[in-house]
Amino acid sequence: MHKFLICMNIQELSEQEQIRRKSLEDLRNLGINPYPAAEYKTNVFAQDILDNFSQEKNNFQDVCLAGRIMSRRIMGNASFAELMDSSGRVQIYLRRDDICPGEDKTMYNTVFKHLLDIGDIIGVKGHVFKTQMGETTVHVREFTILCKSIHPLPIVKEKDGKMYDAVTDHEMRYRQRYIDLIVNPRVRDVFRKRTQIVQSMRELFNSRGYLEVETPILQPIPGGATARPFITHHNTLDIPLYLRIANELYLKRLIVGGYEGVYEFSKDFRNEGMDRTHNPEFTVMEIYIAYKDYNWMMTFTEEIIKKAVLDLHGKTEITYGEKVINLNPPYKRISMLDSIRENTGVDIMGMDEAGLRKVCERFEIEHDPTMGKGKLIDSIFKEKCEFTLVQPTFIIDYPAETSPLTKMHRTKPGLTERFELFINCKEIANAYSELNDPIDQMERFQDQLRLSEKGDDEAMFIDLDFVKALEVGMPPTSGMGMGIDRLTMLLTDQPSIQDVLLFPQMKSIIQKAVLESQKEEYLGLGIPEEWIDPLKKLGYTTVSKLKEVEKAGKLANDLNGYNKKNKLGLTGLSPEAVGKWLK
RNA sequence: GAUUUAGUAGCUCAGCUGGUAGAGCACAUCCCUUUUAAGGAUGGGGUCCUGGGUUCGAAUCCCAGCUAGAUCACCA
Repeated sequence: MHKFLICMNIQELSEQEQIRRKSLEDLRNLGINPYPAAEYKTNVFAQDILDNFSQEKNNFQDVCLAGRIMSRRIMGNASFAELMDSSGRVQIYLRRDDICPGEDKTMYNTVFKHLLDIGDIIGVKGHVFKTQMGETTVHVREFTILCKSIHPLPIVKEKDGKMYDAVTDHEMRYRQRYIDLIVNPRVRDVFRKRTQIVQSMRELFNSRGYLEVETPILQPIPGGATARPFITHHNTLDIPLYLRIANELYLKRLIVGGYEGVYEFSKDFRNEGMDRTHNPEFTVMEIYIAYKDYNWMMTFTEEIIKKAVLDLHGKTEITYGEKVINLNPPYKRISMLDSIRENTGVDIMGMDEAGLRKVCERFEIEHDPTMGKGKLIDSIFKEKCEFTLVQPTFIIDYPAETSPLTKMHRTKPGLTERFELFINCKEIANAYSELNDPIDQMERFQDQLRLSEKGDDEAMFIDLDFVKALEVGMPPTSGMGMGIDRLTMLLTDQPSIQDVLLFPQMKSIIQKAVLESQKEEYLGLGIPEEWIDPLKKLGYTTVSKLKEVEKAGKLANDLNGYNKKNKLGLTGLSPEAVGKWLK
């Protein structure tokens, strides 16, 4: 464990932070613990009050709730504030003489009005009423400080759905997600929906009797996909291990083992570029079901998506940005070659590598000599077809070269029984009739090896134990993987994968350790104690840096300037006096 | 990795044809007994991202770096 020494010089805190720390002290001096230990029993949530309070019923007359103060409007002897809990915000109303029925008005005049701030967490007891303006409000008779916040929050105000001063800075939103979640309620909602999506899928799978499993994240061979992995090292075994790029080969081993349906929500890791749709760690749902083929899986995929969107929105039509997308099945099914023909007018059926290169040249699609047939076709498809696939579409029957784990097509030579589901021009799911012929599988792995020798650095690793599992015998199986992050983006209308990951990967900010000389070293040079801090502030954090100073006059000038600017009230320094320090 | 835009108060941003740092909200003090992005008065608060350069003088111009966003490349 590294140990960081953090010097919290009170002068480095902003004025607002200093004031809050002072309030903390004042609370303690009044005998109030700003961080109490005891359980605080609430009996209601804010949203519940807003939804269900009625003046006729006169309900909610003895409520207790807890939350964060999000705004305050303090008047003379009465105040309004907004309290936010996990469900939402409700207005609270405090009157001095309710809070303080006796002579001592400290709890209202001092504690509430002066020592509490926006961001503090309090619990309140009281009854619900409607103000003259018609807003449902909790009339507080007693409040308890549950947590003092000493870091000022951004103030976001809202009227008629319009946000004022909303926190939009991505860096703050992602690095300090806790602040984002506090001040942007819609962000909290996105992550609730993400969990609902996962829950919806899990319910469907469990109702079919499929088994949720966990497979290794640390793998000796990063198989099941083609991507550059993260590598790590196990000390005791003294072997390299990889963070999984996929879990496919493990789930298929479980089908060999006798389960008929297995699935996993799997965090996978790929050591590649980052952009709006890629994060180094991401979540994929993979499911494998015995005795099914990819046709069955297409229908099942439609069912999964339809259930998720209905559970989330209650309808199948969604909007993503400007686009309206209807997720009601059945989805269009078209073979990859037909899709290319529709969009280019060229039939590449049976075309050899040289012919495909000519097609690429004709449409000015980038290609290079390391690319085989499969990759060339893939490039043409990406360039000419993908952008047309806004409404959900199954692209089926992929070339064998880029599908080394897929069963050959039952009737179309050179192609495999594979589909990808595209929605909003993005790949959402990928599925096969799984290759279960061990001899064929071994040959496909060896083809991959040849591709990697040809210079394709994305070719697959060979997993011999997986081949052995196929030798034992895997029933005909269909498997499907679905990108949970991208599906969530789609169903919550978010533009970036970072907006559906609570803690997206960010470049860490390296804080340089600043070497500082001890106070005694400065004193030893004849420097008065009161000038040490200003010197450090001006960058002379070590006495050796002082030795490099050439002009004593300039340093004296800088110090006097600092003194004046910060109103330290120190007696000015002469260049001669400073010159003596430097000798 | 390439191109490009941005980084100024706690937050949102203005200032950028170089000449002493600004606004709104927030904060502090005061007035106000049901207010609504409350109002009024006064006040405090800044390493203008970092480091160089040009200049009498740089938030502003130039170069480099850091961080972030966008586009592209990479990533089936």
